[in-house]
Amino acid sequence: MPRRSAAAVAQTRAVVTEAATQRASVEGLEGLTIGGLADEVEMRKSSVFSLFGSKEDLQLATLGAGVESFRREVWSPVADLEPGLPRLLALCDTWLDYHRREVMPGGCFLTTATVEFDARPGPLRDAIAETMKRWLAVLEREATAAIEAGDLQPDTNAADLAFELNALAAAASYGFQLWRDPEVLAQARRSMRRALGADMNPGDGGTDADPGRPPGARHRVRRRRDHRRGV
Amino acid sequence: MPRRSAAAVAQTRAVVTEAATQRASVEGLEGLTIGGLADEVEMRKSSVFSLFGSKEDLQLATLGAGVESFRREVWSPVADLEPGLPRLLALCDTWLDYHRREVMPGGCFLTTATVEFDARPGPLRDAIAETMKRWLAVLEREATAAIEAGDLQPDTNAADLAFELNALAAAASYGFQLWRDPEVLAQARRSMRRALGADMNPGDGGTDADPGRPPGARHRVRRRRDHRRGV
DNA sequence: CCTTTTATCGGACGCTCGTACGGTATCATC
DNA sequence: GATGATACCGTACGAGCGTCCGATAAAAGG
Repeated sequence: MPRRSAAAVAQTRAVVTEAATQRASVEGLEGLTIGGLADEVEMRKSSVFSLFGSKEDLQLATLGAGVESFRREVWSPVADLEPGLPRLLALCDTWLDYHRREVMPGGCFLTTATVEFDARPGPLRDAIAETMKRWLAVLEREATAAIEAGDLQPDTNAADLAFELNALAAAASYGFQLWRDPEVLAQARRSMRRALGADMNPGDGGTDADPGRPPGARHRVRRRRDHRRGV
Repeated sequence: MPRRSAAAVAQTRAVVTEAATQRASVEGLEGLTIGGLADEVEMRKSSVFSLFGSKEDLQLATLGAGVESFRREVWSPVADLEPGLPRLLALCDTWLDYHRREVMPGGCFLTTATVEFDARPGPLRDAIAETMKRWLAVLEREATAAIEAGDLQPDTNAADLAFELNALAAAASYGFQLWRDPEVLAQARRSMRRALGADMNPGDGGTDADPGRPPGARHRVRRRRDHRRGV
């Protein structure tokens, strides 16, 4: 009794993995249960299982869906902007907004997965490490563009900046979840702006949680020293 | 057949919770199993269970033991230093060293627990939130002392600085675990130094992973702008 | 020395988990 | 419209889980 047209297995899988990302953002990828997931999408346990063949494959597929969601919600809105500082600034806002809107009810899916599997060797950790590496490379590329455009101090370490932005976004996610206080997001936004040397940037429709930012403050490139080897 | 003197229940609990912190840093507090823990400390499942009465109480006790370990390994070594910037700088180093030495085989216990329970209401989350709040308050108090001593820019936002340091330390933990690359720790150290406006501070026995820091570089207080409300 | 307390053990329970396999109704195709 | 493929279901299994309880033996106390 299939309710959908034939060859719809990919679509069914998508339905399941989407529900799984929501669930895993709260309970973790290991906390996923095939039975619970089946209830949520109104299928039988055996059906969901046979869609993936094993729990690990379900987790891998869920990771993929989570990454896709992140790309859609965070990166896509800024993809068309000019590379470099403008896109980086906008990216920080869509990023924090992704947390504020609770697209994932348990906070950033990737952060949860990273901390959950960082010390457990296996295909899951490999996939997560690869994903995080790619994301940090995106941030670094963007930072490099900003440096070359003269929007950041020329001695800025792009990799360090990427590391910082990622650390701040992750902390915003679990801090916001832990205390359910939007001030955490405002805090993260200020810290990101500071890391980007643009902490007095005028309001541009970013996180609503940030109260009373002065509307007319000027943009100002701030100095930022690199880690110098042997200088 | 008790092997220890009477009233040794507290000590036995300590043995179990210590093993539990190690295990939980890898598998998470929810990933703890009473049977597995019993095997590790060479007891029977029913014995371990009766020590705590429920898995949740075991988790709470484990959290307490993890906090105690953190205090012992990270805070104690710097407790006698002068409050303010000197202690903050030393603290960052013991903190990162705590990760590098892998005192917890799965990385920072508190970070793991935070991300695991940030979206799951209950006694565990409450206890974790309280713990994190206290730790951030310690960092903020230290930052405030540094500001009042004139070692940081007077308009530094102490709470933001505490948030940043904590975010960087956490990212160092899971990044180091994920890639098993000490460069992550060096990256975190540079970022922490930068956040503290002391990114050219001379080497002081901190993380070994940081290569080639210039030995004679000068300390220099860096400018750092606060978030200004309506100025 | 006998009794009470205490710490641990052995065994069992009900439940949920991932996994497996055969059945069944629908769809695509000739 | 018979046939084969497809997507889902029903049921079952063995293992592992947290939890409970009665037994047991060492320690403590009189």
